Amino acid sequence: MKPAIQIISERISQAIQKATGQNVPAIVTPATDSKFGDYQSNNALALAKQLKANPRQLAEKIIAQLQIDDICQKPEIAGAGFINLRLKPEFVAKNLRETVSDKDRLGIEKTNKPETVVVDFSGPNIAKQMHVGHLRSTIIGDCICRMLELAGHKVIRQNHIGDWGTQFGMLVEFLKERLEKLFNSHSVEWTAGPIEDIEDFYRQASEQYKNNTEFAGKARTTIADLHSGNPACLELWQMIVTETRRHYLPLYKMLGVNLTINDERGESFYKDKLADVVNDLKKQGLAVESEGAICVFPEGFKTKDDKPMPFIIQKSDGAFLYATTDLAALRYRINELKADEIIYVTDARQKQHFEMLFAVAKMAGWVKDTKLVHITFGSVLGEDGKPLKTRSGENVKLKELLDEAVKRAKAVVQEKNPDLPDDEKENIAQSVGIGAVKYADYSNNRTSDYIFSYDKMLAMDGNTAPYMQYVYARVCSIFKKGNIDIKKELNEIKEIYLNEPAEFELAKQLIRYSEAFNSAIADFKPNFLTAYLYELAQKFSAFYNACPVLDAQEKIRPSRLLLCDLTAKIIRHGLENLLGIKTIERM
RNA sequence: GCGCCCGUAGCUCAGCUGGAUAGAGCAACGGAUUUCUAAUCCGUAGGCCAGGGGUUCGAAUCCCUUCGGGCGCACCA
Repeated sequence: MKPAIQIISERISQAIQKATGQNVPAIVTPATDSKFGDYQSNNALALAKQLKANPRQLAEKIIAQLQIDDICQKPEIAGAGFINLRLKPEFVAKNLRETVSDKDRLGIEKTNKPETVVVDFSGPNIAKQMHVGHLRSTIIGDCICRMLELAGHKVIRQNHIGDWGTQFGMLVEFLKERLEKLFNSHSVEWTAGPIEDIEDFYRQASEQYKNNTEFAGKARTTIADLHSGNPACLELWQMIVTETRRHYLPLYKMLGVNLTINDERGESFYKDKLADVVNDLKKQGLAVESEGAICVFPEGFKTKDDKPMPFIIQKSDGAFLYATTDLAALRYRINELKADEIIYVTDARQKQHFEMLFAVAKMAGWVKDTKLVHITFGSVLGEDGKPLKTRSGENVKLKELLDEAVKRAKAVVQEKNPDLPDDEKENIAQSVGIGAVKYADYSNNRTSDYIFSYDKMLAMDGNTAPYMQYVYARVCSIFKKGNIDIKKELNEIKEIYLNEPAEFELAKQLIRYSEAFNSAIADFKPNFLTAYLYELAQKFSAFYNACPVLDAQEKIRPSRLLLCDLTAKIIRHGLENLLGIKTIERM
């Protein structure tokens, strides 16, 4: 189903073509003020300049050619030459029917050009807990994948976990010493303790590495052993990976993020491809030695000393770096995964790294037609406006942050609705708490930093998850209370009545879901989705207050039930399918 | 020093491919409740869109500049 704005745009374009012979894209936007109608075209103003014509007269000419009476009332010219358009109730009613019968997509169209899109996001580090710094990549990446899939693209999720690096030399060495006996037996059955143990090992190992030269030497040998595939070392390494995975996979589940073990393609996956990357670049004459390191110098990048900036792919000690891994991964995604587009979801601070990565890959001729996109986001700040940290200055653990949100949500449920059964209260607290954290993140502009505040995100009013979930619960409550068989009701519906202003406003918002989706996916901006859903929730609440549903006249009751049903469907679809936030039927 | 991002109501933020009188929410103030969950709704007030210059019919939006803040800039990721 085409969004109304798109149909209108096409009609405007045709009218301009007929009126002026110009072939230009339509400039159609939602009206800036509801008193101007629903949509407006600003083409006459733009064209008038170009054609040196009077904008109002040009608008008249366009309107004379405009065939739109199946959608809108008579167009009006206002101001300097705006063309204002008002949707006809019959058109809205017709769209409403189509949207409600489009059960899975609710009017959202599939792309006519499906592509294979690789999305690289989340990327937790092995041997460490996920912290607040992983939140945005994980949930924004997830939302991007969900949008792309709904649009009909083939999405390949890639969780580029940090499972291979010099730190594993000291960590394995540390474990080796600690578990000497088991290690020597080569039949290790020790399962590592919880993630906190491993983090503790990590701390101790780093300490020793710094202060104990003997240990540091051994660690270097161990990293070489690990890299050369020593089975015992690999076994210990694998244990660390497995244990860390036992930590983050449940977190993804808790967050409602679609990432599984099958989506993992960590740094270690590329370990055998790194030398090849360097050799290829050397062969092409792109990689050269500089101060002992092997570097590529893409054009346009400078260091602080105004010298060309290197993209270092091999350190002077021979080791490879993340730049090397990223190049190998990029090549793999193009050649093996057949990506038409690769999307990297990381914070804005890595912008330059990705610019250089893309530049080098292009210089090497590896990219062909693949579109490379770096989707950035801002930082999560504390109430003091500085990056969110614990009082002792550490990164806030993601698990603790989510647990706290759930705990606070639980307290609210307890207070507002103490009579609910305990397990339901717990379920509500989970949905509301986690939903609040995610929704707060999504509703901020992706590219800006935002201040993390439990109080704000858990507020009952305003653009928050609890408010959205509450509105959903209220709709559900109508159906429950009225014992409504919605399928039967909708089947029997003959005519849709939208006479009350609140009904018409709600109906118009309902048929704009696909429009909101299109603008959200165009720039991967989840806040466009939350803004739409919030506006929908507000319009529903206004309708709810103004228009009784169950007690409505027999004639108009089915129409109102349809509005309720579609509101519930869209809120649920938006929250659950696109944002991965749970809805609850009562709270 | 160079580069990138940002500065919008008291607070938190939208809006930025240029369009009409700059929008929400919170907080403040005033109203609505024999309820379909008031965890709601309706209304009022609140602004030199950091400052200055330019482009033009029109600038929060584009360009230049100043000030203020954040981030990045050779072997960590």
